[in-house]
Amino acid sequence: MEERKGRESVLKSLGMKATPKRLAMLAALESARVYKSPEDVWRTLRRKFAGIGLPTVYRNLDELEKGGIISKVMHSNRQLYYFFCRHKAHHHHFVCISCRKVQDFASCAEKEIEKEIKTSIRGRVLSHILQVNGFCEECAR
Amino acid sequence: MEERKGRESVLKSLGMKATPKRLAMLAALESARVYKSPEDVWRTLRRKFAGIGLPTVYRNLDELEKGGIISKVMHSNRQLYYFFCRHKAHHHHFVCISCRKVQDFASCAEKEIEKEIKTSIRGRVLSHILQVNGFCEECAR
DNA sequence: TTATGTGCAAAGCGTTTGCAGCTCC
DNA sequence: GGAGCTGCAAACGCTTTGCACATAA
Repeated sequence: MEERKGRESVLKSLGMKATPKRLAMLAALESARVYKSPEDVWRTLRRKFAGIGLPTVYRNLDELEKGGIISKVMHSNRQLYYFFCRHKAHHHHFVCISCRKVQDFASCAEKEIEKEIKTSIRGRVLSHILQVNGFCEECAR
Repeated sequence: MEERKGRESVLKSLGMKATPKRLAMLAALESARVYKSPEDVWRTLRRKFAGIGLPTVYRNLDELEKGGIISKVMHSNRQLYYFFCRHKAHHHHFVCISCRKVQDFASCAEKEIEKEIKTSIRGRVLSHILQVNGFCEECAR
């Protein structure tokens, strides 16, 4: 299957062995349309791997995140949520505070921000984080 | 002292008693130019109130946040950080990754971002977080 | 006087770690 | 065969809660 091959090479490129659990984890994240907590992922995987442990899920999510395959956010309830990155290019997330669905958008006027930092603060910009929270189309009703 | 009166009325308006510890906490947050963790605040207050407990700091920060006097963010290290809301104008922080100094700046093109969210995602924006990281003028050398 | 605030100790609860046994390559 | 995974249980660390005593109003 094409997709499976792709996931295997993704894992290999990070120096991770392509175990069945990791492949299933990647598949679950790819098909998810919302941020998933480690426990969400664990419950999904348990349907296929009865004895899978939560620490394994945590460890693999962490490695995938460090490898740039998925991204994570820390919710204000102190829980982690992970999300599969579809875009390679620089982009940002619009997070629905009701259903937790995440949608990407590109522009954040980085040019202007960088110009202001350079002129008013005289600093050098290395990175920035932008997250917009609100209600998505469905939840806004 | 003018400022003290102001803080007292802020607390009263939230139905909170104006205890010395709370007044000192507000003063500490107002003068801070960086995000403060509960423990940061606790260490500051301990210089004046030797026996103050961490739970007291947590409780008061929480109430002030619920009252809209300060805001909080959850950092990816799973720690809370609070900062004083200068109600006047919306602004953002430029954080120097070397010396940790924080400087404010205003523009983040919120108008444009809101417009993009409205047209491409059809969502309603409630809040956003923008943090820019880099080197400040001195550390850039 | 009395509703509120505070300190202390203990509990909560996601998350992380140590380690023995198991698997992919 | 050997480096890397995984499950289990236990530890971690920030945060919250319960309760008796103290304090602002």
